[in-house]
Amino acid sequence: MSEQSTRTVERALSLLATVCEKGSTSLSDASRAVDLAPSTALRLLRTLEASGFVRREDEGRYRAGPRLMQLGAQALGHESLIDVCHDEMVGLEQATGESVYLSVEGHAASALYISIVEGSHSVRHSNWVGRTIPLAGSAAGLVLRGETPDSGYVIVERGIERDVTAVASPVTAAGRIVAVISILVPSYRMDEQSAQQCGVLLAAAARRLSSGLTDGTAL
Amino acid sequence: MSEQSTRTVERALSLLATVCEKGSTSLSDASRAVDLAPSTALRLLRTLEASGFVRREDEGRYRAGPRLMQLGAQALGHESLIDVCHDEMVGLEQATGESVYLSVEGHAASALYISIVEGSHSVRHSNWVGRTIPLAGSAAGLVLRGETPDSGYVIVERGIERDVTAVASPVTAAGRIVAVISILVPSYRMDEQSAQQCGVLLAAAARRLSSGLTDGTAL
DNA sequence: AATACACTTGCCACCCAGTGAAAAGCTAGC
DNA sequence: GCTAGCTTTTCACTGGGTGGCAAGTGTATT
Repeated sequence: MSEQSTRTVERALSLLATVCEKGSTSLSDASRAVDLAPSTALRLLRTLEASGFVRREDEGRYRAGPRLMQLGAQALGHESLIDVCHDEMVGLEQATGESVYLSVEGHAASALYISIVEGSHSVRHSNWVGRTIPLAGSAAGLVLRGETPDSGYVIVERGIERDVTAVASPVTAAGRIVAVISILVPSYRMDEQSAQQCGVLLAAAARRLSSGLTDGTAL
Repeated sequence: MSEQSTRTVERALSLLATVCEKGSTSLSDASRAVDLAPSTALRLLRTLEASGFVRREDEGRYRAGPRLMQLGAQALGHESLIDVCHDEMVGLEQATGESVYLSVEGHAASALYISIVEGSHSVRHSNWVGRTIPLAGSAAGLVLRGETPDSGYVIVERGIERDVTAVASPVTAAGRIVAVISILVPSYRMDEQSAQQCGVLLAAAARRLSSGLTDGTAL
């Protein structure tokens, strides 16, 4: 093996990922997506199925399985971050009416959205939970890289999406950045001044959360 | 192979599961838990780490990784059940003050809690999201097995936990049971009459959800 | 009906990838 | 310094994973 990593497991995990990302896949789709012989893909998918990581529907298509949901839910729950941050996020939503996200550093230079409090505007940014975005060019990415200015928040207009403005602040525990809270707003609704206001609110909420996490009050 | 299933992948998945379940594990703990040579466990965990399914902390301990959270969140989200059911669950919580759960059938004859709206009582049943319970002897289990009486709800006193009473109703889509909503209450607070009331409320909510899912309104 | 195409599945010989014992580092405690 | 326990590397062995092939099934096209 070239980089001391088990090929078989890598393949199985790739299959798991594609099945999840496509929502529902046939064997041949999956095998083509990861460039494997159908017979091999079948064997691996069966193994995943036997462990409950994927589930097979009546028509033979594969979907994400209950075991994956269980472990995912546990993992998200363990990061009790979601619970800890929930109230502050609700507060921000109420103050701004916009969608408030919580994200953490993901795999391979990405940010992963793990929680949302949806905004109350009818036109709003909705449901990116589970998605990843590149660190480069995103407000969350700047914050995760520790490039937050002294103001305590980052504003990015038209970063990942052309019509969205993002404001983000770091949540720290014992000095380390552990998460990002951010507000995503349709750009047309956001001018310089309201962005600053959002930033101030965000930074304040983030500071409260950070001190709670650092001294253990929140846990 | 005895049952046409790849041993290597099975082992890797077992490792992944134990890491998640223990929250944080050392290499030797994990290798002992799944009965593998440390060197083998190390290699597999590195593969999992390279794919982001586990993450290694500074001190060398393993935790659930971002990729797992991502896929888990996607899987849970795909089952947009959580979104669809959320409002009704909030309504039930407001009517009763108790914790309301949403669960689906899990792996190996179990029910998996995937969502909660926490009750407002200070003594309440809190946060079983991510846990599984056996179908046998639980209200959710009875419902998932299709053993709901004509009343439309099941009441189980002291099923899984000695001091908890559970009331559960089935959520169906196109005639098939796809989920269970349930209310879990500390038994001392629940008498026969209030349990019946809960049941009626639950059954009504479940019926509304089911019809919405069946005719596509909810999606 | 007959043909063609695509997908799923079982089979099995080949051989390389996965394995685990052993040994070497690495820390922490006595 | 010595011991105990954990992590990590190395390496020879071999059995588990692989994928080509063909049979079986399903669904468009002529």
